[in-house]
Amino acid sequence: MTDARTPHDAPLAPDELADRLTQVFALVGPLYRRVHRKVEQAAPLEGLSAGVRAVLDLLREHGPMTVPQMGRAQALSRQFVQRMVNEAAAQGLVEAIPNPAHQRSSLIRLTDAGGAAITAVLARERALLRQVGGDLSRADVDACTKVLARMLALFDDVDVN
Amino acid sequence: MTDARTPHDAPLAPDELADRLTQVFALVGPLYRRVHRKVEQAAPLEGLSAGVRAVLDLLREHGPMTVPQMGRAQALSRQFVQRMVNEAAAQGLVEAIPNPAHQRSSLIRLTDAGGAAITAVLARERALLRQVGGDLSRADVDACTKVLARMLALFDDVDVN
DNA sequence: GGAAAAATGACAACTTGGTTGTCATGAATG
DNA sequence: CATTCATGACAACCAAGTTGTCATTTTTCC
Repeated sequence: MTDARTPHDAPLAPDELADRLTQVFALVGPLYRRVHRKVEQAAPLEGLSAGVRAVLDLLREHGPMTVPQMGRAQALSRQFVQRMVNEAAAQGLVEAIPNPAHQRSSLIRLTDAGGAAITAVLARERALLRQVGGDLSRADVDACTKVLARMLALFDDVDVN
Repeated sequence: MTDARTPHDAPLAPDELADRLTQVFALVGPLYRRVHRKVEQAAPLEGLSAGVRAVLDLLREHGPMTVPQMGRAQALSRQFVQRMVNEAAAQGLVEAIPNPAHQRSSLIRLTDAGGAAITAVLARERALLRQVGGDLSRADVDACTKVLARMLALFDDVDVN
């Protein structure tokens, strides 16, 4: 994170912080919806729904996992993840391999096709994001990540199912 | 925004920027979903759906507007906004007043009840956000806002309908 | 001023992300 | 061993949001 400290780096008082974070969240909503829509519009091209995309992305970072593990990792219901995994499997993007640690719950792994697909999607997204020009510095982005992570942590305890 | 410049404030190269923004977006998704769920769980208490909440919030900041204006402001389909407005009107949170500039498309305005409702909701949300403790500085939050706004601008051209 | 084009309201069908419920079975735990 | 917990499979359901269509009103433009 940022360890070189900036001038107005004094931690904010909770009240003002809450105020500012409300503003941040007012941005998150529209951003999420717009990107979601844009991704959906492009989905037919790739053949990936947002859910499948998320599964592939997870497997790409974390390596093979079981369905319930993925659900917990993303705070999604296990049933939903299962559906997405089934869908991905039907498209040959993902496959089940025996789980040494559990006979019944097999590990899900990216196939070559799946790896290629998620790589392609990420590349397209990166290309889009490269158009966010301007004067954003590393410090800006780091701070953004930090703030969002902090907010996310607040909602960690929301248990699903 | 930040005008006092920090050490590592050099604008990032587009490639690295895209990389970092991908990470940012990986946070936005889960955050949005989690908050959405949490808000939904609390919704019965307030009787406000997320859509109605968004409409009230918009009217609170911008004052009376027509339905299509709201749709454009949030990049939502006019039909969807209309549905939310109807729902809000049915709950007495919102009312139509004559539009001097347009005979057919009336202005939508918060009622007293609507104002009270959105104020209460915002207060509750602020109370939650006040728990995001830690060392977040004004600079951090400003940077976050800046980054998100920049990303949002990229998707402004996504036309709806 | 009048004709064509765009904007609006109303209503309906549909898609998708996501949850909840249930049941049978296999795994962990006392 | 008995019980409890985790998993897969399947289904019903909900909410957010879009798309389509039609009639009417407004705007634009010749």
